Amino acid sequence: MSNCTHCIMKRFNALKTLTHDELERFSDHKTSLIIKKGENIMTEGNSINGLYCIQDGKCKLTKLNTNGKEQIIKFIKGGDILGHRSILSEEPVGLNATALEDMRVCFIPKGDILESIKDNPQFSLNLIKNISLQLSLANTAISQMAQKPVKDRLAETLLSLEEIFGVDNEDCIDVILTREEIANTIGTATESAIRLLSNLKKDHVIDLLGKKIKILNKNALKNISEGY
Amino acid sequence: MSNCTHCIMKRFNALKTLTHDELERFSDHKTSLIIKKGENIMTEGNSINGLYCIQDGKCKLTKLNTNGKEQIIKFIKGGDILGHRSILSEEPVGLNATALEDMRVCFIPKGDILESIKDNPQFSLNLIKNISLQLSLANTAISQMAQKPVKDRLAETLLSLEEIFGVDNEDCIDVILTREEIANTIGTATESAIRLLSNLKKDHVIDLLGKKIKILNKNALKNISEGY
DNA sequence: TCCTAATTATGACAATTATCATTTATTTTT
DNA sequence: AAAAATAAATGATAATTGTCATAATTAGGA
Repeated sequence: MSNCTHCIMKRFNALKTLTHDELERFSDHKTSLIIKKGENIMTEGNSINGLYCIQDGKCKLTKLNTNGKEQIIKFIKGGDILGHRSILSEEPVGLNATALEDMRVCFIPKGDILESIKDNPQFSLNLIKNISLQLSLANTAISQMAQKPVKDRLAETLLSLEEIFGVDNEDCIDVILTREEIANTIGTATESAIRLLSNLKKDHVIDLLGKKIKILNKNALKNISEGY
Repeated sequence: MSNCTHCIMKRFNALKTLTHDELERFSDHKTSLIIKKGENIMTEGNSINGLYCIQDGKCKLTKLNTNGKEQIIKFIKGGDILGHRSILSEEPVGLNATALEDMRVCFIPKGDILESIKDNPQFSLNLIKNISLQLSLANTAISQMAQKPVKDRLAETLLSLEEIFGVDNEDCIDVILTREEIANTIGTATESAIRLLSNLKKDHVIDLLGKKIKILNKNALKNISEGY
């Protein structure tokens, strides 16, 4: 089994401030998991007793609305962590984390995390900063959902997906989402999302290659996202 | 000047775990402010060097959208605190806090707060819990903004306003908001908000007495907010 | 590989929501 | 108290978005 002291996670996020000893402790207690596409890492309402480090793979964080529709709140990729909010706030998980592809994930028991929080103020601070940043982004999202038309939100989402996942060797945004998932991200009907994507393609702003999306004119998208 | 050891804030929020000594320290360094209706306690993008304790009065937390429209993210009342996210994350303030009526506010310098954070893990934990709860609520708000029609969001907002501010001696929701502010809360045009309020009145779900709103049928509102 | 199921796409139409214009009511200022 | 400014209300209309139906395409399993 791999050793946390050499883990790529160390380069990212809150974990970069952990000491060698702390990482050794993590190594001793951690479990490595394979999460298959479509499976949940965490489930809304469940309690959780540890931290998940995403080694590899992508997942979506979703919320089930009272009307039964899924809302995608955030995307997660390798190097990100999951579950720290729940550990810190001592509350059940608020979102579903569903794999968009097969994932490799490490689970570190709550006890070890809490010890590091106690011993290592910088680690603890970094976790808080992470949650604060998420709150800040969430507030922006509320504002955009409330006030921007669907077209603008789609443009915004495409830019943000490229930002998060980068592009593959064909310059396509490096994540596979169904049209329904795109619709559930921007908060619209699947048909509307499809139609607006088709329009963007017709205007040569993006190209559609099956499920793959290639941004052709980033400036145009930026303008659309700002309402022009 | 009043003494923090007897302050009503002690009964609320993160501050209830502060020791007598800590409160004495706060007392020595705090400043009391009067914020007039319409004035800002904090302004988006500014940095902040302390914590605001709301003694009395109400304010709105807003965000200015790229299109120039104001989005109301949250309402704040006596007993709430402001600025702790910014202190903890060491980032500028993310939202404007604008007084909806004259307010009494105490300002406690950052240094004292940081000392208490260092000395008092429970205080620190409570601040984190507060931010976590806000994140959780924000995620719910994203989902509702994205997926619920304006009518449902209005119903939801009315219920939540009564929840937050309670009712006055005439059973009206105890906060004065303009129609525009209501519209900016639910994310719609002012005229749409006015029309939907009129409809709710016509259906005897609410009553409108000038700017005051009285909920007549809470169950009906609840049903509407859930899409029935 | 074929078959089935799911996804994507598109048209037609209905419902929702925004915008503009105008009137009425309420607040604020003089 | 009157005048001016602001806010609320309402109608008419346009734009956006959702829903339903159906066809075309793609993906996944036997």
